[in-house]
Amino acid sequence: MSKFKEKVFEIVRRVPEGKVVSYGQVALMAGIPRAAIQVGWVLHISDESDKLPWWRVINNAGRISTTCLEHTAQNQKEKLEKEGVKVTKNLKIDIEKYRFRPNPKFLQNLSLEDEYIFKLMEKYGI
DNA sequence: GCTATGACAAGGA
DNA sequence: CTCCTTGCCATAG
Repeated sequence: MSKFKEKVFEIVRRVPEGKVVSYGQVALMAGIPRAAIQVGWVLHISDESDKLPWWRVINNAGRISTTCLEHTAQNQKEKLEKEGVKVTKNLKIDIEKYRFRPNPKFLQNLSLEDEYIFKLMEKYGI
């Protein structure tokens, strides 16, 4: 398994209940700032959907964007609402309200370079 | 190593 | 706000 996948798993696995992250945010925390679409790919091919809270990952526009037949958008909506995250009928979410902002220690465990930590602070106010 | 493929992002219309 | 286009980059073939 590639480093990239491992990082994505590590990060998504630690997103707490009732919180969400964007694909781009996960990509940045994985050390590859513009690989947001690959994050979606990792979640898509993952067969560990029971261990991985994939439904807490949405796009930066605050929208559910899965097209996966086994993990539908409606399915994701239900899981999120069960955790207290409000999702409109148009599958939109107030992402800034629920966004997961990891503490410095979390980022240290990922051995993330300062450059990326700075970008996270700049973009998401971590 | 090259091309096609996306559960994306950002900016323009 | 909603589409559309362009840029991105890890994988699959």
